[in-house]
Amino acid sequence: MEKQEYTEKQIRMARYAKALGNPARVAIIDFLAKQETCFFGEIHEQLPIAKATASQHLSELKEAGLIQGEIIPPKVKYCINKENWMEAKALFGEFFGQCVCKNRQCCG
Amino acid sequence: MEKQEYTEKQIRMARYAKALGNPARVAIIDFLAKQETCFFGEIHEQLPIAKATASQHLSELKEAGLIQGEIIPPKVKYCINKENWMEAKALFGEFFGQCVCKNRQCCG
DNA sequence: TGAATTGTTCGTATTTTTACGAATATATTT
DNA sequence: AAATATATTCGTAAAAATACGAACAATTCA
Repeated sequence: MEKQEYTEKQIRMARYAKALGNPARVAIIDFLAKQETCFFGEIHEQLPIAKATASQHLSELKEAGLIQGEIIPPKVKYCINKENWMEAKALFGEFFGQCVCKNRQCCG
Repeated sequence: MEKQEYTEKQIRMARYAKALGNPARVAIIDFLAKQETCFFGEIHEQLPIAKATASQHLSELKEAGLIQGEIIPPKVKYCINKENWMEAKALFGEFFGQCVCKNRQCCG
């Protein structure tokens, strides 16, 4: 029997989930989601990690599409990438909405 | 200035997110969430990976608390861990609900 | 008891992640 | 032009994740 490949949704879900799979990155998003200003320095101030590490986490969030950066010399302003954020929100919403546990004895 | 440690919520979010940060594990949950029966063999059948790897992914999901296993010799029956599933659902719901993008020009 | 079925664990190899300090790049200020 | 401020990139090291086949354990079937 041929094994199923993953669906595009599963791949995209996993990609977003992976990006959120570290407390520093969750903290970054928490911060960005709530603040008006979002320069690198302010973000870094919130985190118990080195500057270089913070920058690296920001890169990963950016690459995953959850945030975006704008250079305003000599600073960099970050914010949520609204479009992808909404996609992720929808994917996770659908994902967590699909469980049929309540109808099954195994999770009772 | 003292750096903030991560909150318990951020740590738990990251933990669940990390567990979902691989397409195989998303596929496993998709399958478990929708099926009545959930023996290892059936799960493995769905996945394009070796038996040992599937078992490994199941262990990670179990350790993260998202699923649970029951031994019914010689099979093992897996299912969603309802309690933690609901916690994760709530955490992600809150997480994705907090963005104030709509009020900000940077994400406009 | 011997063979078959079902999953896990072991051993291993490769890749990725995480983290830090040092060095660098860019623009502003003096 | 030199010094300052801001953030990224580089180099590196250590840990974790991913994947596989082989070996193993537990139970059932013949």
